[in-house]
Amino acid sequence: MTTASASNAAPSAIPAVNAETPVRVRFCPSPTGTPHVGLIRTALFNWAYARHTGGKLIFRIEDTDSARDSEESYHQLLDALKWLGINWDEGVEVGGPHEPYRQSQRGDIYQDVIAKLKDGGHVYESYSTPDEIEARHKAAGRDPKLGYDGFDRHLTEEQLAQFKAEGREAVLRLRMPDEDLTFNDLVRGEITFKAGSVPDFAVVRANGAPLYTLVNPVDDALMGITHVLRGEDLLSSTPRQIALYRALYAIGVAEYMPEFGHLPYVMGQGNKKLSKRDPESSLFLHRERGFIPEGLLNYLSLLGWSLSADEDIFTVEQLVANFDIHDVLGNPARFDIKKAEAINGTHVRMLAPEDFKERLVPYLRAAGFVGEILTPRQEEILAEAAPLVQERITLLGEAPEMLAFLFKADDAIDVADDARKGLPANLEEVLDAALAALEPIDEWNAENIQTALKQALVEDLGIKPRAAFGPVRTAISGRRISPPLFESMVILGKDSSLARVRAFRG
RNA sequence: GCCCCCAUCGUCUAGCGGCCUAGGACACCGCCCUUUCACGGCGGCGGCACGGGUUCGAAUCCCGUUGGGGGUACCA
Repeated sequence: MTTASASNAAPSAIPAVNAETPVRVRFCPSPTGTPHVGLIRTALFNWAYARHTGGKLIFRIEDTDSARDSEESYHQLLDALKWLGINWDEGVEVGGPHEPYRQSQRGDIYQDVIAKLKDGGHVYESYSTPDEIEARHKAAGRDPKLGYDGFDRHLTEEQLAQFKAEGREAVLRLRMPDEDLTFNDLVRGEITFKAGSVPDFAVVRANGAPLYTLVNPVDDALMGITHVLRGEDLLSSTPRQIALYRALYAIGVAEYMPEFGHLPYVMGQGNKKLSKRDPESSLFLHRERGFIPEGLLNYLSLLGWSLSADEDIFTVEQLVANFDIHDVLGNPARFDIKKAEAINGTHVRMLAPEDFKERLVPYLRAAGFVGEILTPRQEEILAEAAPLVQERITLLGEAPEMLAFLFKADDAIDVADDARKGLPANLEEVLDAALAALEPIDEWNAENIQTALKQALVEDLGIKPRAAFGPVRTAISGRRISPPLFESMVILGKDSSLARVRAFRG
């Protein structure tokens, strides 16, 4: 256990977060591109942990790379979190005691920290170019890919003066301690990086602009973050942040060392991390297809975490009540769209009918079946038809195609090829019999329609139910498959239903 | 090259030394229900990567091998 104690040696002693420290977690994306599911899973776990522990979630924007960052992306981030119901306690939009929450607006703060770091001797000017570093490695018979070699650590005044005279500009590097660096990862347990395996790294560009390697820990320290829960891709940068944290503590910027927890990757097809180019990674694409927040959140939670041995379906409330970062698994999880859809379907069915109906509207609107405001008749159709589709769709986006025939005019029903193909030879006979059976019905309800059609087609004509109702379904909906036929005819009403059958009869 | 992470059905996982003849979910395949499609119900297929230890006993602990992933930037 000498390594563990070494990391807590006196010169670098920094208080640790303990069980009594109020939880403060953060979500700090860079606004580049459109939100992807891996990013959202990270936000979700941070949020769930904050809510579970009664702590706070800080939402900070890491826009230090002006070349890649965009305002559009920033707004998409806000849109995404709002849609999913992931709210935050401090940060952009809502403010808080550590404003501003966009790093692009915190330049002065960083310059102040950089000055202190310099004064304390924690960082030093480094003039070596990548080529020079590589050349030195080669000359010494070392692997040229070893990374920075610490050459500028102990430059003399003369050397410094000469570099400056040559007009060279220096980056600032942090002095890494020459010892093993150990931390207890919340999801993976104890992790040790061997002394000497992490080179002194750049924290400030030659032009004076701070790098992510500096501003991320600085803001975490300033904002009092207690638990850094982030993607596995940042695992190997943790020793650098621990070293920086110690320096920040020494200069009075950090109060304590946070705990770290590295969430497993969300994988795509094959063994690749789900990339932004992957359509499956796009949160908004899933929204357009008709995922509901409840379903997507449930599925995303399952990537590295589970509620119990035999329950895959749960609510956000259950997630919050039970989520603990310590229960998260370390192994990468593959994003399985089929399972995501199945879980979404279950949540769709769990929706209150009224709620479900309302959620359908934007999708019907996008398909052009209804306008900005629904007509009374459209409201009526929707109210009666919604329960018919709630049991049969997994994505809300499937509803428009399924309900299309209800919103169309009687003479605007197009007949799909596969529906036409399945029609029997005695089509006219069947339709005539159907019409004759339907016309006398006084009370136009599903039971009466069924009784009449069954008698006329199944009993009298001797056609199998399966074949008997097909022609009528096609006449009514133009489709081979549709919501339940008799209920659909009730929604359309007698006049409309008969008109469609007559029109199809020709 | 060096450093670090990961390893249970095709996929997500339960399992934290004996309750395991390894449980659930999705997918897949049957059957039932049924006016189509779904939903629902029932059943089936299918896994502890490999090799050494430790132990009376290992999917569970240790070591190694193999495989996969990430890092090694004046990106984040």
